[in-house]
Amino acid sequence: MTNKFPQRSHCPINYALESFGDKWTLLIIRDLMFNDKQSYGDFLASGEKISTNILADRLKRLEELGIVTKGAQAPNRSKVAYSLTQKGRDLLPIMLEITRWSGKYDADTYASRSFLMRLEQDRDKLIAAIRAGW
Amino acid sequence: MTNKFPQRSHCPINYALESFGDKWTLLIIRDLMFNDKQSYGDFLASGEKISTNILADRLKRLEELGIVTKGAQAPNRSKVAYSLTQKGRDLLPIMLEITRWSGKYDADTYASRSFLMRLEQDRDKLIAAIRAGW
DNA sequence: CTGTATCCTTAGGGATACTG
DNA sequence: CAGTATCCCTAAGGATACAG
Repeated sequence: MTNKFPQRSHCPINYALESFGDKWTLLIIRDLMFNDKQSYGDFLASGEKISTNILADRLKRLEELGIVTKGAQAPNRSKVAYSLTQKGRDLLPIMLEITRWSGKYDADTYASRSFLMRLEQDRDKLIAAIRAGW
Repeated sequence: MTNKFPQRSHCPINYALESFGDKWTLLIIRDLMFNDKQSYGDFLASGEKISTNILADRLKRLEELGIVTKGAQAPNRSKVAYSLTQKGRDLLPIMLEITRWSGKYDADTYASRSFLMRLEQDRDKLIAAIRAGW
């Protein structure tokens, strides 16, 4: 069978790029991981103003990659709850290092100083929790 | 003055995405950081087959962002040596976490088991070195 | 060798209307 | 509310030729 996700190379950096190397995917993961968002409407409401077609496309792709799962919605509710899989939660260390880097170099970042300090303190604890499976 | 790099938001994840959130930039950084590459031709020769216009564009952008510097080439040589700035070297922890994640989830990645084990052992040492300024 | 320039094609994505 | 569907435009990118 032909692979749905052909790779340009078998480099680990490249694998990551082909998983979430675009301008939108990581924002969805951020919302799931840090912002307690889980519904289509939640993601749409984020500050970067993702459009509906892009959001639907990325959610589908994230599901196919096994990073996100579409939660079993309650029968009579039209709310759909997305959540991170283990593979998705395992992105936490990357997200923390990114936050730390941006916090150092982006004067305008809204990761406040107190948030960054807390991040430093909780980092190992958070990562250990992730590795244990949460 | 109008900013050359308008931001969609002031989120740290978004800052990173707007710095290197595309399919090529991180490959150049990888080549500089791990593969002892430093010339235009070196980058062109990498497995993912970046094209000349894209490479030139990304190098320029990386310079503007202060992640890469164009080395002072020797007078009579046409070789140009690019290298990472401190801001660029500070991406190491992110790169290591990405490598670790891909090593866990990409069956085809060429980060061999032995490389990943070495990464685990040397990780803190490498990061400490980066923080000290190399 | 280090790029520029050009041509051309495709993919990404904004806006908005619409459907179950 | 959670998507689909369209329309349309721009940015991204491959190929290749050329220049300093």
